[in-house]
Amino acid sequence: MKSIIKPVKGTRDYYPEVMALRSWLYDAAKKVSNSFGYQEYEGPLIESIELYAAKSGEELVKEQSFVFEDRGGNLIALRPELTPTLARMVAQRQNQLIYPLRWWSFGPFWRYERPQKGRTREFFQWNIDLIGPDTPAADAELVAIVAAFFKQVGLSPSDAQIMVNNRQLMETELIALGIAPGQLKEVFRLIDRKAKMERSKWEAYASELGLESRQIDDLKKLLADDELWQKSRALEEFFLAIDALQVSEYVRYAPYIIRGLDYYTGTVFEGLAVNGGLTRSILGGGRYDNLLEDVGGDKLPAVGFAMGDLVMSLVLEELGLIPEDIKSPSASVLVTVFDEGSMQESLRLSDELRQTGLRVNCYPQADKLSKQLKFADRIGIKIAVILGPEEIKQDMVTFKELSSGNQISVDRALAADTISELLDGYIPS
RNA sequence: GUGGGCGUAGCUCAAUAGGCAGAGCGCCUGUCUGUGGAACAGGUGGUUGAGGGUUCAAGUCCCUUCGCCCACCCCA
Repeated sequence: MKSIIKPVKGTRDYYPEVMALRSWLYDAAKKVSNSFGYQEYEGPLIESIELYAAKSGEELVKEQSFVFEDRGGNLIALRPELTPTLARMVAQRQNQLIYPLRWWSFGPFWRYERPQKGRTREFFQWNIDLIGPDTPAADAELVAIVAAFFKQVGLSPSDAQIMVNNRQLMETELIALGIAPGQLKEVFRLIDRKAKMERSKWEAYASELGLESRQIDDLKKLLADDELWQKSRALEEFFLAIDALQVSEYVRYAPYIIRGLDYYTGTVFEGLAVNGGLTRSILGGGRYDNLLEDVGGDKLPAVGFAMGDLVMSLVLEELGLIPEDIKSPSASVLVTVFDEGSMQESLRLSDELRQTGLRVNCYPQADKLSKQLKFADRIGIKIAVILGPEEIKQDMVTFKELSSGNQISVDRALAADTISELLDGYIPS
């Protein structure tokens, strides 16, 4: 066996059929982003590690990011997420930008983790953020964008739901249970893990944090209270906005949604895909009003979310929602090369056909015609052009329609017009 | 970081109890000297991931190692 140098662990090779899927997701994200009037942007793929240390623990960044030292001894990270870059970019031009600022991006990220199903070390994410307003309507807009995306890719409300909560509401409620303000962060983490742990272990974890059994019972009741949102003015307004945006069927209140990230300050949400008994998290987002300050800017409210391409693709594939016809197109016309003497003539003709906007291949050598036609058939060429001694002598060209096998010969001067008509189906053979 | 599964032809896989490494698909050629798909015929295909051990004999058993997959952990 030949030993081919292996790809880097956790990367994917984007063969054309895989690339086509990624492009399709990109197109869907772009279409939805544009329809809400968001502008596309991009940041650098590498950042100084300090940018992330400002927000997440430095240890976390060092362990889960690809980090290297540049020649000046600075630690550089392959970006593990976009939000700090966004915060930096906005902070740099904070007084020049026009608010509300609506930006979106779709690009690669890296995390040094053990690859498994739905997770690689290199992946793509759609990020979209609304910066400036701190209103429930702004939160609702982002959630409506998620819903619009779900619709765009064919996910129905029974396939996917957006679960929403509000951290300020939860803080108020937790304090009412007698939990110390200094402990909120840990209890948020506890809530975040409830679904992932066995009940007994979770309860043990809770008492480790110092919660009394009465508090644990109260907390469980709280996390099961689907009407809790009515205690929050912000959530009430949020759901009115969701209603007006006509995406209610995709959106639900969920008291146990809290998100792992520390930087969320208000509304938080998570997109879940449901398929059979399996529930997968496909995106997450929320309000982060302090992040600009963290990177050295003035305080500026913001809300946004990120969606990874990998789990999204997985879900769409399982549900059979990926269209068959998304492969990137090959040429539609092949100009064959009859013999070495006619190569120039074939090249000239292929160039001429390209000038009309057609996707044209010219066979690169004078092979047997059967081989050239077989090639044309296999890569999905619609029309093969034959330019042999007979044609050249009479100043004609022959077109063969691969699907039917029919062929016609026309005057050389009419070649470009005829083939366009053939491809448009104007000349039924 | 922890646990489990799997590595045989380009691909999908087989190989009885340890006994000549195979099939299908693909690829190439021909039937077909200016015509693809179909059919038929022939051909190309391998250090069984790597290294070591046991044995008369190892794809098969044992040890080591590498790689991939799955789950846990983590999840910005």
